[in-house]
Amino acid sequence: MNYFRSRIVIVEDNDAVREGFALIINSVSDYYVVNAYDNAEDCIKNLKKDKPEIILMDLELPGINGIEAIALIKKQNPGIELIVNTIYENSDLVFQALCAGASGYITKNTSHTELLDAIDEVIQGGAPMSSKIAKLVVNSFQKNPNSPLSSRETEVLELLAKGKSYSMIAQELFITKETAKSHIKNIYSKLQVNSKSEAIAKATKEKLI
Amino acid sequence: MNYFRSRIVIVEDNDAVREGFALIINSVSDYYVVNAYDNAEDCIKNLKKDKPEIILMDLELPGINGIEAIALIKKQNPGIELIVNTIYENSDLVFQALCAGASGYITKNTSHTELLDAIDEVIQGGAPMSSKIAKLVVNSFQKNPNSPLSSRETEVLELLAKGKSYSMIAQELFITKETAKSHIKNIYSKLQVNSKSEAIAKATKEKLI
DNA sequence: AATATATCACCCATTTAGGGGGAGGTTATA
DNA sequence: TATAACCTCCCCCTAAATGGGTGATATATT
Repeated sequence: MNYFRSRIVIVEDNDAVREGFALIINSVSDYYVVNAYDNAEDCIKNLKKDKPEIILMDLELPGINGIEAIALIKKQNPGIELIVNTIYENSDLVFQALCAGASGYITKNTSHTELLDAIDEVIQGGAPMSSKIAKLVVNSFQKNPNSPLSSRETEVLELLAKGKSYSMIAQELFITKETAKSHIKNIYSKLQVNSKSEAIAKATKEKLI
Repeated sequence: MNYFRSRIVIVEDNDAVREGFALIINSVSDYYVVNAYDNAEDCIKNLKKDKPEIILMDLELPGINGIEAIALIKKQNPGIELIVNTIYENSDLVFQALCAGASGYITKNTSHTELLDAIDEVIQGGAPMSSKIAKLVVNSFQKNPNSPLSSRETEVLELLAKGKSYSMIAQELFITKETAKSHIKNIYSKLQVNSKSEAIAKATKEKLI
């Protein structure tokens, strides 16, 4: 056994898929499958024994789901890199997985080569993603072009979100506190909220700022 | 001229690099370089004439910089896809570029093949990124594991960030308003802030929530 | 010329949040 | 067994934010 071969664990409930992955991965000399599970609980139980560097994780699983599993594994063992492999391209799932600690997210239509490339990329400190996933992720940085707020209101809201008070905003924008207040009232009315933090929460969620 | 070949514009101040890119891109029949500029102003001036589908954009430029140029171009012409090509792997620049509207971010050590792959990926609706950039982006979703806040405090702060008032937080956590207040006071002291929105701003910035 | 929108400004009243302090109980850990 | 976090609750007081109005000015747009 070669100590430098990366240890990989597979979690995937479909037997055929799981065995297929194992075959593909074991066909390459750089890494090998130490164990393959059909549920996350068993994987977590055996982490200390398996000592994987990388886990290839499905999301739709019997018992605890992949997202929770990722969070648990990352908490207990931050060094392990997790690559999500699933059929879902739903944006919420993607962000949940990444927030939970996944290092990569590939969808199941990827070829054998792409699967192996993803593993290589993770080993080299990268974050492999399928094309559509990468686009979702990148889009999440971009503002909503259909903001109901005027540019001045957006400006005020951005300062609010930075933690500034009414008077600080007034100072920075060279207006009176009452004017700032007036803008904020209009913002509240447009966003249908009635407090600073609600406004910030809604604006952040809808990417108005 | 083939109407189905994608129109590409290059903005790159280094003459050799710019001409090199043009040669590489023109060597492929799927797309061609309609124009190549050594500054962003000229590119913007000629957008209507050039009608590019894709712009390959450097960030360090004479005159207006690449980030501003991306924002301007995207505002005037949201359909254009911008790929950043730069030597900088600085995380602030990456996020600024993506927020401004870049669809991809590749660094200058990429091979000719990778450059062409990036263009293909953008045409197919993807978001090409160099390995290190993708990692930066993915990491930006993950929480700071060294939070100074207790789990209860984090819970309270998350509710604050959702726009809840003291009394709503108290209700949701089955504690009194005074207890919620007490937690919030501790949060403020730990984060060295003194208002809700400052706390949210700081916590968001440092990924405590 | 009329309408709408954004921007700016002020008043009053009430509610909420913030700063100061104290205090009892649990839990973990040294 | 200290002792240090953490979680819970309470008091008082001040400052800040919010909600309800009103109204002027400028700038597009129709």
